[in-house]
Amino acid sequence: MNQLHKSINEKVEISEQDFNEFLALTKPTNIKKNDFFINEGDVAKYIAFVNTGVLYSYYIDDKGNKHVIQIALENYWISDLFSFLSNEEAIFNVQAIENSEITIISKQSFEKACDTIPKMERFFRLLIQNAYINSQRRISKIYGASAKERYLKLVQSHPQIVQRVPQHYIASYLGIKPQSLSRIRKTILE
Amino acid sequence: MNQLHKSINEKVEISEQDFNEFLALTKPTNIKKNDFFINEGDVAKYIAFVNTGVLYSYYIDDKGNKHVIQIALENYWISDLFSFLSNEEAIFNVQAIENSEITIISKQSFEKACDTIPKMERFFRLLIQNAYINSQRRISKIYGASAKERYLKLVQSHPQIVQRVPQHYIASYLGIKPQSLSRIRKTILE
DNA sequence: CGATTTTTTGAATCATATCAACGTACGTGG
DNA sequence: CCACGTACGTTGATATGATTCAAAAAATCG
Repeated sequence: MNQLHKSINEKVEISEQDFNEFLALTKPTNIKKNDFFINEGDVAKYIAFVNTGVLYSYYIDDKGNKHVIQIALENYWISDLFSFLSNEEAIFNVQAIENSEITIISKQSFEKACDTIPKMERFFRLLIQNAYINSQRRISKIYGASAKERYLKLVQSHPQIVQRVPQHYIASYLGIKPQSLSRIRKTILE
Repeated sequence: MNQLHKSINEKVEISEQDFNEFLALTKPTNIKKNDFFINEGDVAKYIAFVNTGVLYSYYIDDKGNKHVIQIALENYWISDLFSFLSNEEAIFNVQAIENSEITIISKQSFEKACDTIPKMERFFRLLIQNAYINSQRRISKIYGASAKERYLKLVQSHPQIVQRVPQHYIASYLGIKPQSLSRIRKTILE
């Protein structure tokens, strides 16, 4: 059972047959470090499942500042979901941090999967539900905690991210400046 | 067409018949100011659509601080979605800010609606999708902006909230202290 | 009306941002 | 494969925005 199969199976029990039917709708793809998976302004044609590597999404605000929204390690999905689902222009960029192997699904295939494989529709609904719930909980925790607490929580829950993702991306994800993260790390090491 | 019907119709075109079938699964309810719709620690048995009034959700962190998560005016849905969908204990409280008329749906009825009225399953999927997308965009905006900018954005997008919801709830929703919001408001009025 | 909650104000403090400079790591072309 | 240029991380000094503690003024509730 490959990563994707395993990952789907965690949420819904899916038969070999259903999975293979779904798999036929997907496309394995390689993406090189720093290459773009989605460009802000385009319509997001695909969502991606990360088999190996890391991708991240961010947006640029009116003042030209970059804000990291999501960091997707192995077994995570990433895209500009709003754009993908609505066919409107993406406001996020999605880019590879490492050379990565991803499995991508087009809008068309996504819809076909939802129509013809009930388990997959259920899977995607759950995926979005969970994403929403996590995001809601993330909001609630952002506010309560200091930058240091947020960083420590990230280290604890995703040690991989801290090891593999450049520090200034992590700073942006935490909502602080790289200089501040550097100082925070200093207080932790001591 | 009542509020709920109109609100559903904005996302999916629903026939009179389908809507009535759905309506039969719901229950109109009154909730008095300050009464709880959901108590932290219980399992959320219902989700609510606000016909008139205002409800809000919040959680209490480890340090005993209250954090407002959502403020639901007319035509919004509110609950502890995670708890409702998973049957685990709610971490949010949901409480009425004004005497409110709400339409509630039990887990059982929700599932029945999803099973028997395809349009309603689609509606709920879209509802959650939108909630997720908004929440993702909210995160991205939290970080970029100062407390003042966040407040101004709220005033602009939801002037009703500012008029009808006590200021210290709004402060909490914005992630700042009531004293700070008071000072921010002073700088705006001048 | 009095009691309680909410909002405002003041002064001191703290966390993070900003501006600037420097050392280090990294990858890219010769 | 090395050297160079660029990107990244660290550090210092200072500025700014928000918090904290405290208390008074204003609004709301029974």
